[in-house]
Amino acid sequence: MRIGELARRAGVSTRALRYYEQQGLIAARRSANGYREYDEDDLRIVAEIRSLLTVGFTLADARPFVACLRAGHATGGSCPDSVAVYRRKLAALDEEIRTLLARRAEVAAQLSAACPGCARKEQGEK
Amino acid sequence: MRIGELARRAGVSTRALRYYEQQGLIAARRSANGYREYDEDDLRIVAEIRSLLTVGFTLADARPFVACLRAGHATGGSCPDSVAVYRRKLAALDEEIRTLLARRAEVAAQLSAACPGCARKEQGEK
DNA sequence: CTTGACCTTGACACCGGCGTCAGGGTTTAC
DNA sequence: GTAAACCCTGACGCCGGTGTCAAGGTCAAG
Repeated sequence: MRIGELARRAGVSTRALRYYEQQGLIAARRSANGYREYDEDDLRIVAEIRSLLTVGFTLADARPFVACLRAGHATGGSCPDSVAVYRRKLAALDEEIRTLLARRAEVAAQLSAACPGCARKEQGEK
Repeated sequence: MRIGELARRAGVSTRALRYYEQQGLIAARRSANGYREYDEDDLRIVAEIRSLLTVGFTLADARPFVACLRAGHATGGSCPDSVAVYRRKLAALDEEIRTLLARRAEVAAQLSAACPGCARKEQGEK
């Protein structure tokens, strides 16, 4: 299939696909007229990339997952390098969450300090 | 005082101060030679800006706080507009925290799905 | 033959808060 | 008089993942 079809099926823009290629994540064959030609494996790779991006991974993070798929594994996450990325990402997420919780507390404190009584109604969340 | 001294006392770069001015947050008088001239009020404003930035506010967010200080209030947060920003920021933080928690769960799930048993050792945090 | 839907590469724009360099002028100290 | 330490404006770079426009080539239907 060509880039437009892959884009539609994967739910991404053609621009994104060309960018992934530029970043070395997907490699398209070229037909005689220079058009990119993709197969089902490429679709799977793109799907993997998208699912990683949506949970906060970068394209660099996605590399080992793509390599893992290319190596024939059923899922991109079942290789040591991918697992390492998972772990690092979990740690980064935990750190980020801690930071945000601290900030939230700080902001709430500043609010109640600057405007005592303004902080009513601040129970329902968390 | 001139920009270098203000920068040192406030713990920011001169570049940052010029940027704040460009964004309309601080307004320096100019001495005969064109140098920026600041006073203690400016120092307080910059301190306010820094404390807001470090808890995740943007410069745009900081505007009402600066206006509040300029209006003579003791703290930048004790004006209605500032309180509104506080509230919006709290809501945004809560939303962001929810998103990150969901992502963390998602990543943990993908990890244990891709590599059953790899997710041991995942108890100590949170 | 033309229209239109597809494809190509290349490159600028965006967001935020600066860092950093270029290419100057001013003031103070020795 | 000259070095050093200030100050000025203007402008590009960064980061990540695209959106979007420019200026083309290709191919099938009518």
